[in-house]
Amino acid sequence: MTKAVNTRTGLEIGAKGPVDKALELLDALVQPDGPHRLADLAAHTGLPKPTVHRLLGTLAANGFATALAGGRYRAGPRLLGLAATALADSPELRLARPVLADLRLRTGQLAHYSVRDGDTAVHLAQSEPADTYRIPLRAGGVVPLHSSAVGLAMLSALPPEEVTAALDSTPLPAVTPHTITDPEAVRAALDDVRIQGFAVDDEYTEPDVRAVAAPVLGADGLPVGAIGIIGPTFTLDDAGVALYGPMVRAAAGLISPSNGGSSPIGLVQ
Amino acid sequence: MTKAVNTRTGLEIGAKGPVDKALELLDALVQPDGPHRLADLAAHTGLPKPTVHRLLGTLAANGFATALAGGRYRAGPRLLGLAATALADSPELRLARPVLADLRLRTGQLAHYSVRDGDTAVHLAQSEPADTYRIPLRAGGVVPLHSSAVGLAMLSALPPEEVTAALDSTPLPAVTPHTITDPEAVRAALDDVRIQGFAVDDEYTEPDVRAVAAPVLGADGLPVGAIGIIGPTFTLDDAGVALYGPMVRAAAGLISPSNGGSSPIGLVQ
DNA sequence: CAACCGCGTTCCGGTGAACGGAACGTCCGT
DNA sequence: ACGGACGTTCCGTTCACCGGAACGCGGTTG
Repeated sequence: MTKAVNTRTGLEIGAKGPVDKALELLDALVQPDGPHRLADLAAHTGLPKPTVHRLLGTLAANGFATALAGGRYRAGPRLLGLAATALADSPELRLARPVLADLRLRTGQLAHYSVRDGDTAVHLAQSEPADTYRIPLRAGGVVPLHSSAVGLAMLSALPPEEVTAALDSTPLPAVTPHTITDPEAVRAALDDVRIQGFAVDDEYTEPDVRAVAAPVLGADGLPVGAIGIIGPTFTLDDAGVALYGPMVRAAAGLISPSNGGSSPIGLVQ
Repeated sequence: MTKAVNTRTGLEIGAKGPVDKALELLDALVQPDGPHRLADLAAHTGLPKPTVHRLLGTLAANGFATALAGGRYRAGPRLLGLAATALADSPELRLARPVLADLRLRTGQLAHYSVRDGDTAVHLAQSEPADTYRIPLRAGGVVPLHSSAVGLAMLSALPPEEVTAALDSTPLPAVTPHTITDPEAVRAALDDVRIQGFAVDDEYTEPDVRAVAAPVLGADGLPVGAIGIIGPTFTLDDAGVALYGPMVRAAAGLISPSNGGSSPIGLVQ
């Protein structure tokens, strides 16, 4: 049933070379739900079983995968180390973390930072309030650009042709009854975002959950990501949105002119 | 001058297939010091320039690398998302984080968790005290097994043949004047570790810095990682080691019987 | 101003490694 | 005892990786 399609990203076909397949497999390896079995990985990536087996051998030889007893596989130590390095050294993330903590304290909401990956937004970091009213936000998780506050925030700072590409590629699936699915309605919403400086997700993604986000801009004026807050509608009501919106916008501004050429900040060693 | 050798892990030659090269390149991509230039990546991985160029194209097509203006490259959004997922969903890390925070509070020292990657230890997570007396510990960083507390802790729980393999593969480089370089001396130290239940790094890695660590054991009794604390000698003196050692050992015990087959804990969704 | 150097990039024909259908051994559940 | 699902091995085909050589460009030097 499954074709040569990435179940998570939904990319049509693309992958041809061995490297593409290996990357696809890496992606499948780190997905939630513990150690994976070879058959699951094969189904998830759409690759033939022997191919997956051979690739896992290569990954394991390099420490990117670990074979457990009983034919289970999990992410290897070198992959975890690489992951830790990537997240620790990313310049924006380094700047974003304290800002996220501050934003969380000032709003009492879950604050998070996301970047764009094609026509989806990927959550990279978050700062959760202690009394967390179970907001589902998984690190590494993805949401469509058109149905999330961070997505709309990034779209609002993208040139029109990129917006068109993002809105016309996917059929704008409706995640909840509130999700905007009409491209024109999205474009209208983007105008509001540009005027106010922040985007609002009013139960587009999850019932009874609202979000507010603002774009983080690079030196070239293009969005590199977005910072936002997420909370239940009874906490993040209209007054809350009006109050916290500017705070989110200001937080995004704090990390914005930060990625241009090289990082001027002295490294810790 | 650089041969086909990974500068970071020092693996002799290994890499042959395209997948191996791509993984090597991924590793180089996430190394510190901001966006990398093609020539640097080529020198770092020992791969020919055109090969690096082509591989970067493949990585970029999959969102694992991003090409910046001026021929610079950095880790792509999908790689960062993958990294966030891997670290968030790792069962041991999920267990380790609260334990690290508790250990830091009770000892006042930098607490960290590391896993073994061949004959090195990789730092994955840490919890820093507020008044951090600049301890250099980079997430994703690696240290030799024989000259670190976490390394000795893991070695102490490994079967003899694995210890032999680890100690005889590298020439046991001396990082500081205090580093133990004699394999027999290491083995003797391991006996102490097994008796006490924790390992001590007395300026083996860094002058004026001590560390204490204990192995985290899997269901099969083999070490999956180690938990430890690091601090300056004037804080982590002999009394400190005697006092905190058992705490570290207890902390390691808290996460130990946790990885066997499947994770019995219900996932958050 | 010209010569030079280092860089990123493109080209292209040989070749070796990836490929995956088919088949096998094993371990379950029935 | 049987059936099914899974991990694993085999092997001949083929295709995409490979990388030396060459190019265009920008910066620097003499």
